[in-house]
Amino acid sequence: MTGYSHQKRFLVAVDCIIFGFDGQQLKLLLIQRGFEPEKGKWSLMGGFVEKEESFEIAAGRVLHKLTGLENVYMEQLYAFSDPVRDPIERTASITYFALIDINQYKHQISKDYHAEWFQLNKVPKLIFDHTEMVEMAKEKLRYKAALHPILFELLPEKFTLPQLQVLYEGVYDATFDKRNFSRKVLSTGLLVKQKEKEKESSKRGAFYFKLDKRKYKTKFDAFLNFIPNPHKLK
Amino acid sequence: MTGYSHQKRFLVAVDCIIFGFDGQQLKLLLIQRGFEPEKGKWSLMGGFVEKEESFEIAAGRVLHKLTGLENVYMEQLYAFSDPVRDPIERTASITYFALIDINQYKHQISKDYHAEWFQLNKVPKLIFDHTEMVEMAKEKLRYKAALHPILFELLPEKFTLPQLQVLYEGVYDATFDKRNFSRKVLSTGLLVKQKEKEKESSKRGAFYFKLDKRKYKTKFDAFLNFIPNPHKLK
DNA sequence: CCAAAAGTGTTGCCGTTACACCCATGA
DNA sequence: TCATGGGTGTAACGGCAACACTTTTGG
Repeated sequence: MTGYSHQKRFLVAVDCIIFGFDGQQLKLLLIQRGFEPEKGKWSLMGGFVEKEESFEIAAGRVLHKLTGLENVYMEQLYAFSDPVRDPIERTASITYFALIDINQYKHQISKDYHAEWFQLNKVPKLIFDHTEMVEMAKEKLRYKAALHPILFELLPEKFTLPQLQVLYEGVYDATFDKRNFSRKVLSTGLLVKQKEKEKESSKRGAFYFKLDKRKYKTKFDAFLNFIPNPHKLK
Repeated sequence: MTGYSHQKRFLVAVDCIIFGFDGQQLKLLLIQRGFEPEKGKWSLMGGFVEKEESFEIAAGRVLHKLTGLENVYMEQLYAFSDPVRDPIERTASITYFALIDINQYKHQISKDYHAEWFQLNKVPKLIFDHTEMVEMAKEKLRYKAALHPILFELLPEKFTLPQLQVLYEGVYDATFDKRNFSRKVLSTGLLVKQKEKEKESSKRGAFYFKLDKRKYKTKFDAFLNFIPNPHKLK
């Protein structure tokens, strides 16, 4: 016996919801689909799962193909399985969301896919159920970032407190008091102050911080509490 | 064109991690697998996804077949995809965890599958990667129940505060102060005190409570905070 | 010297914890 | 009447939110 003979077999794809932060705004990387159906329409980057590949490996491969990056934070989001979500042939899609530092991203590679970064509130119409996937990913990002320090995955190695605050404010579409914010993040003990300052965005300059990688790993599951208060939402 | 011609197609199964509460303990429902390979070994209840079925529908069907229940709380857990997780043929497994009131469960149906309830700390060796699935489900249950009132899905319509406390203590393997516990749950406004008492388990009797279903739906995403303090862990 | 952003402390409030006694009842 | 489990109040503490002024420096 070489298989479970009478069962139906399916196509399985992975799709990546790729978030990036450019120092100002949280963005989403989309491509223009290169084959039919829906050729030329905006779409998440995806690909079929190959024969000897786990979904995780497939998602990493797809992400690498578009961005040139490896060792990126990725997390399985959800398995989408509506039998008619792809009109050509039934295809399940296992989605992954990825967080990348936009500055490390290689722009030239993505030209092949006609890729572009979009502001989160300016995402165009997407093919199939990709809009739903993006919405779910945004929600999960907010949920998870309220409890775990994952947003650091979006930042370069050195970053300033004002940059970090802009990022959190972007994710939650809220504004925070900078005194309370800095006290809260510093109280986690995850940040190490550097001697240099970032002098681009202000005259006085803001001190750089680095993540304490050892503590980051051990405290990743320690619950934080970055959920904005309802009355502070913009 | 009737498909994406050169891509590999896979078998896809769903497996259900079924939690139940009997008033005393949180338990897991397992079956003795009825076909090769690993026939007769302990396993999660599962089944192949059929041609026109979404994963959600398939998981519901599988759960119904074993328990006779419908409208059960179910949630997608994770897609497991190691290419060699099933030795006979590559099969991905989309897992769902379910929470049921053990008293509503129809014992006679499950006899066909040689099903049995196991205490969480006495789960036998399981086939394939099912042990890993169970571990992930336990962790997710703890995580989610710390933030959302999902544990009510394990209780009958009417329940007492002592019963509820036993449930939370079982899930977190911790003990709570009953005064603080009752204040906390009542402060959510989700519970409605009944006039009748439950008189089986004590002489004095304990008042029944019901869920306020309207508030349950609207406040489901309001974060609670049932995470036990580290120093209270047994 | 002035505009623009960085940086820093204190106070009040509220939610959480710790803790102990009385109540109702069946046997 | 006594043993068993149910039910309740208060005080201390700690964490969080609100809030405003000083510092630095490039132009």
